[in-house]
Amino acid sequence: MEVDKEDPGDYSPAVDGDGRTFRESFFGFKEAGLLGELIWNHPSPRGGRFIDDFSGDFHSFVDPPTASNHSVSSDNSTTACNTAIATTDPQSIVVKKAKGKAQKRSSHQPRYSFVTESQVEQLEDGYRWRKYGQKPVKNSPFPRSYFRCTNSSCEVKKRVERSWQNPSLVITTYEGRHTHYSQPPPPT
DNA sequence: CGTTTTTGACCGGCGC
DNA sequence: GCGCCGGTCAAAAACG
Repeated sequence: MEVDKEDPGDYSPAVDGDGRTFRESFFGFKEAGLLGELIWNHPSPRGGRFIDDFSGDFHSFVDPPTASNHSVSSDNSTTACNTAIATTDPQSIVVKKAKGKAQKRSSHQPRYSFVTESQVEQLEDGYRWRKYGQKPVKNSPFPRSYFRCTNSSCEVKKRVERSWQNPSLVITTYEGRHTHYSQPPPPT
């Protein structure tokens, strides 16, 4: 289906008014952003290798070929990966800015997506999350999980799913901003 | 025993 | 108006 019919032009560079990257702002504070950075670069099985910011046409990752007319060569499963890496240029990193005019959708907060290579889907990002839903993705063998920040009145949401093309890639999407510092979960 | 996960039900938007 | 679909709720199970 038309996953997101929002105007393709409704994107913005990944830097907000304060000069923070969206990665930082989505994690609330720069400290938290640094924490996430450290974790992402850490190749432990609990974390995952950070591949790239990926907030633009990330549906080429998500949408199965039947629902997406992106010309994806079936024998080249790295097409999407190349696409993601191609956006490494900070200027080309875009984030959906579902604000502005038509807010027809149920008041979408700003989103931020990125791709990691990981075996586990629960990536350690410095925040505690409570899972509140899981739905199968149409025409995809992998489900999509929905999380919410466990902190008091923080309503940041997060969704996690695997690439239908490359099962080793995990796509994480944050929605909204944290209103607090990160609270790393206690070491198990 | 408090918190989190699981899982089907439910809901609102949208296309037909 | 109906049905599909993505997203959320909530009750009960699972977990520590």
